[in-house]
Amino acid sequence: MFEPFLRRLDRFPNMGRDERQALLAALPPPTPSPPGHEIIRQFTEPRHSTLLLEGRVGRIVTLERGAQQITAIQVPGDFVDLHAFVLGRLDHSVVALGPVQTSAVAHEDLRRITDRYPHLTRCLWHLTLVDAAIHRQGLTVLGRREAPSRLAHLLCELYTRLHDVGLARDGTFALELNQVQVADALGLSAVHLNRSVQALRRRDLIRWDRAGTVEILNWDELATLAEFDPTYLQLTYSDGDRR
Amino acid sequence: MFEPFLRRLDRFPNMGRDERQALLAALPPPTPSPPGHEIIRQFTEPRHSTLLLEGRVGRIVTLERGAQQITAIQVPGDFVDLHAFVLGRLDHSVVALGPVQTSAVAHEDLRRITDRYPHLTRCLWHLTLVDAAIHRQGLTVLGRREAPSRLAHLLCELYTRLHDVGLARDGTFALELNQVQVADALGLSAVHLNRSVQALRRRDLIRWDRAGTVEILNWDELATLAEFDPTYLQLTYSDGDRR
DNA sequence: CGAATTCTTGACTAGGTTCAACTCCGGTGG
DNA sequence: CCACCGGAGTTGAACCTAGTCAAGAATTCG
Repeated sequence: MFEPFLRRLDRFPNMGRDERQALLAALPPPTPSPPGHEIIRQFTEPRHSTLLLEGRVGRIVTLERGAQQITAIQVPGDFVDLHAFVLGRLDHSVVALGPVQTSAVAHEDLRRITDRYPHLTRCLWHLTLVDAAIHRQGLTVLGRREAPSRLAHLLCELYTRLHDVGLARDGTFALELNQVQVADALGLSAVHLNRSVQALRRRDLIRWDRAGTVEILNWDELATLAEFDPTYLQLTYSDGDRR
Repeated sequence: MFEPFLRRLDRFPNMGRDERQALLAALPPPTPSPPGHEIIRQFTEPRHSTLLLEGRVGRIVTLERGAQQITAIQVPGDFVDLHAFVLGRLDHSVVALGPVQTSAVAHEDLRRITDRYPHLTRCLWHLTLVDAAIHRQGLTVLGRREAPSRLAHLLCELYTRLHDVGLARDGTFALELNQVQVADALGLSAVHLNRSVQALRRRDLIRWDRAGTVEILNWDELATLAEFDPTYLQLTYSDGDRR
């Protein structure tokens, strides 16, 4: 169940045995949470950082009038609130978007480890900065693209990220999100998102069945529509140790 | 000219004399750049990280058809590309939005300093995570707010950030951005942004003269319209210090 | 004083929201 | 076994926000 995280960790060059071991030793056994469970509540100061092992969680900001924005969708292998370790108070809540499994690392352990291993600290820092890069990409998606393109971008990104941790292949993956959740991530109404889904179906770019399995039928065309360029995901890792 | 950065640095509790000194020693003298100058080009791997001393710079993503999105507006005291130190390749370019002064720290120096001072490393990490928090806030602004509210949010945020580094007071600040730039940051057309500016003027919420001086006439109403809550900026203000 | 930016205005169009109803499907209990 | 229920997805129509195009005013700069 820790597979995805290990894969991600081992991508970093020069990852020492001892630092890797120190980090893994701080991970407690998996804890399940039901759909909708609020793993971290907005404005609190968590004492743990949560590693996602299975399922999807979202960082959610709730507005007046009940509208909400999902500012990030996390997949297995992601630290969903590592930034809270450094920042303290969280400006959003973290919610299970379906059934999930997580492992919560105590901040005091992280402090001990990062005091000892500067290189590992930069790796963790790196992970939080990839999140930031995803946010920036999201800003251009929300700011400058229309609905079908936004959806295409999300699907390309999720496929790439899931593939990276071994949870997608042959253009197919389990989305594990419903249309309302996707709409909330893309800043669209559920109705309009649905119409965008159908637009992509009609153009034979994707399949998306009721069970939530998505298949990308024509990657090139979908990526073109999305103007998707995976550079920002930093899948070829360097870690600040360039000399 | 280093004032804003010093102010920000000294906000961190437990900042040691030696670590503070080590960081300041790595800052070269100011370099001027003209408006529009591309400080970092997209997809390159910079060997320096740039501290902004005067003016405004933007992180800009250019799309096909010439549209562009400004994913971040940086003010004096901000490290505009500290993330590049950890990430390596940049997924956007960094452009002077007006005349600016900067100081570029060599990555090798940063590496030396962060190897030595774990606490300082967390402070720098912190700075990059506040950027990320601003991005998340931007996502909800672009995703779920309409134009006048977006503009109101940007003005509240910029005022708060500039005030934090001593560059705004009495509700007044130098925006140093033109309407096209603001529109590119908010995901709006220049025409529609202009209409939003006029809407806020008509409601007596702001003044915004041709020289680029903005005055917030009614903070409470503007902040309400924007649903602005400064928590995400990670500043701790004593009450009444905000205006 | 003329040229170039920046801002402003009007008219029209396109994309997206809202509301309400309806379908599809899986689960549950009589 | 089937009727019912609820959640998720789908459809249509009216409305509205924002984009586009194009032209004109205001300001700055050479």
